[in-house]
Amino acid sequence: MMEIYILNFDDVWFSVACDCEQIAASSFGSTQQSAIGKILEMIPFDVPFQVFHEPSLFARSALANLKSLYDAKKINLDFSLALSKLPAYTQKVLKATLQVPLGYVTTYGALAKAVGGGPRAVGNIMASNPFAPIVPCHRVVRANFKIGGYGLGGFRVKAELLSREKQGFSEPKEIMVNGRGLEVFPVECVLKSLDILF
DNA sequence: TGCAAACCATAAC
DNA sequence: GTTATGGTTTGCA
Repeated sequence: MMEIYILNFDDVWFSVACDCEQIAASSFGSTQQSAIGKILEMIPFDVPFQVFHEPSLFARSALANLKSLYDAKKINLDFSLALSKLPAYTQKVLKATLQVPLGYVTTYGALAKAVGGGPRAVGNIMASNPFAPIVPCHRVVRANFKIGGYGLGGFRVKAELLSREKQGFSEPKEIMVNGRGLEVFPVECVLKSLDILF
């Protein structure tokens, strides 16, 4: 039985789908309806589920972490995400995306180079990212530092998330993901190229 | 700038 | 099997 929990913090609705103390999917939205709708899209039709407004202990901690992510706070990443049923390549991309630190962004192309495959394939995975915002797909942008797309609330939400993640970094750096380097850039690079500055 | 072609794993038929 | 589909990238006019 898949358990779906939904909770409101500061006018934002967060939702998680839990299966055996694992997060099967997560999402958020500005309305209760959108948060539930998004998460229902991600779970298979043949899986029975139930929606709860009183979160279990596990779910409560998961939802609190979602909220922290939304607020650009650091969290412990020892989530148990239900990755195993996803295709191997998808797992690789999601795991690599998890490594992108707060305050930095990377590009579809850079990710593709690090995990193999092509930029569009990476884009597809992001588009159907079941674990927003745990897997920080909003930190993946186009090569020219334009925002690109965002499924949840469009590019506006993505821009907002990123603007909140400013940390004052100025130099790009390289992080290690499964043995290969992945280049990441300060969020400021993206914000600079936006017309709207926050 | 703007357009066209190459790219590549998935999902849907 | 085959085709369609992108949250892309790059090159070239």
